[in-house]
Amino acid sequence: MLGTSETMKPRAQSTRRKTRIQRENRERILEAALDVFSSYGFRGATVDQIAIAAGMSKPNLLYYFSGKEDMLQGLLDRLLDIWLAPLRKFDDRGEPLTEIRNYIKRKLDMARDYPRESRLFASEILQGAPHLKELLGAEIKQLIDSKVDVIQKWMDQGKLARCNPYHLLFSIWSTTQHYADFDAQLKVLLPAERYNDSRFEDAEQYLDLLFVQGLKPENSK
Amino acid sequence: MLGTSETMKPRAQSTRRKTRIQRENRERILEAALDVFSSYGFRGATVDQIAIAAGMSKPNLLYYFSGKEDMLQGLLDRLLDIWLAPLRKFDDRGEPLTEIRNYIKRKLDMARDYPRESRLFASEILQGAPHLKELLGAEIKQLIDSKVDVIQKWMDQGKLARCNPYHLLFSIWSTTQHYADFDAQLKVLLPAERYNDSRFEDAEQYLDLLFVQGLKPENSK
DNA sequence: GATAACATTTACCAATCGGTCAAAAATACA
DNA sequence: TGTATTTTTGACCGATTGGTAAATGTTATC
Repeated sequence: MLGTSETMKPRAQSTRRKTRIQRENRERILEAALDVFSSYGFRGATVDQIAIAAGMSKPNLLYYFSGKEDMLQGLLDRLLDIWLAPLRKFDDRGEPLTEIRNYIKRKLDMARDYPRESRLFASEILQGAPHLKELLGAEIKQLIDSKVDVIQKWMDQGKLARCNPYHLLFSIWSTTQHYADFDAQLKVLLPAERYNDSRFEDAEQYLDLLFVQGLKPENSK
Repeated sequence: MLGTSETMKPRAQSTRRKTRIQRENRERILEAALDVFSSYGFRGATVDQIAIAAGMSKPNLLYYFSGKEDMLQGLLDRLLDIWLAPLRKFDDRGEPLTEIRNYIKRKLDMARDYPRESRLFASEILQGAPHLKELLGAEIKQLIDSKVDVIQKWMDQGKLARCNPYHLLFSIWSTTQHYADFDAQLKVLLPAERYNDSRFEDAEQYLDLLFVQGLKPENSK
């Protein structure tokens, strides 16, 4: 009973190397948490729900994560890189309109392949981004500002219509993420065959037209 | 104790005309509910929270509304008309690009003046629109389809670039509502003075450029 | 196969959830 | 004013919430 090592946190060890089971179960839990959080929002989700979705008991889940917040933070940290990847690829050496086109394509692919991630971000921001503000303000803000500079440079070189670069980025985010975040609406409003068979192709074709024609340099005032 | 009229629902009378106090308190409650629902989502909101926001006790609130769902449904019913007003004004007799421009302006005004309403809709749709599906499928779908026809007609007449009319509407919704729904993100990413002083003016100027230039008829393939 | 560390479960909290009830207080109306 | 109706309140309910304690079962390692 002499305090050799049992004074350490009984939770899944923070310093020591992680077990195979720990890696696997943390992964299963995060996957389940993504499902539940993106469906009901953080406050609407329950730990029991996530535990069931992960196929384990609640106390067992809480052996790996200290609580609801911990799971959300774990998710957001991991998701950030995936979610920012398309913007990171935004290259100032390319042809402006081609780069924008490619960026839209990549964002649409993200909306199609990672809709839950998109919805989780959306629901967090919708509620004031309480768990995201730090990440947004630091890492993301710098990335954005650097890309804004690139876009500004293109406009100064006459390769792109003069416009507000921030709002240009916002419009690409909103139009593309819309296909993940508002999917329930699309499903109701779009003709069934258009929704099932070609909504992402149609979206890409339309957005290509809108942005490429809309941002052509000769169109600037 | 003879059953003369006390077998009626003790809730706020459904058939009988409404009292002044009833009108006022129902209004206060819906206002508070809008605040809370739009901040935390339906499942994340609590009746106590709404009661406190409305300045009354929970049992008192439940004297006017039968429960959480009842408040949400009351809100959604009332909000629908406000929210669809800009689209209703979309006029097929006008100049296409001017109509689109005006529509964008009206939608931006909505995002600025009714951000909570926008967020409530967004959070409902994000979670699969469980309470909205009926309304979406019926009333809204018809309105959308009629406006899609108008846009199609304009394109057939060569007054508008050929593109998918559904996705055209989606892109207007997403870009404009973005300024209400993702406000927390804008606040972090936009330079402070740009956010505080001119985000909606900047948005309007940018979106005018994007849509008007992007949808000019000569630009169609 | 002993043993120490890891993993899981059962039983259980206190707090909060949506909602009810009956009685009291305020109001409207004669 | 008296009285019927409407409005408000405090006390309370069972269910669910996030989370814990302690005992039990399972693994890896020697």
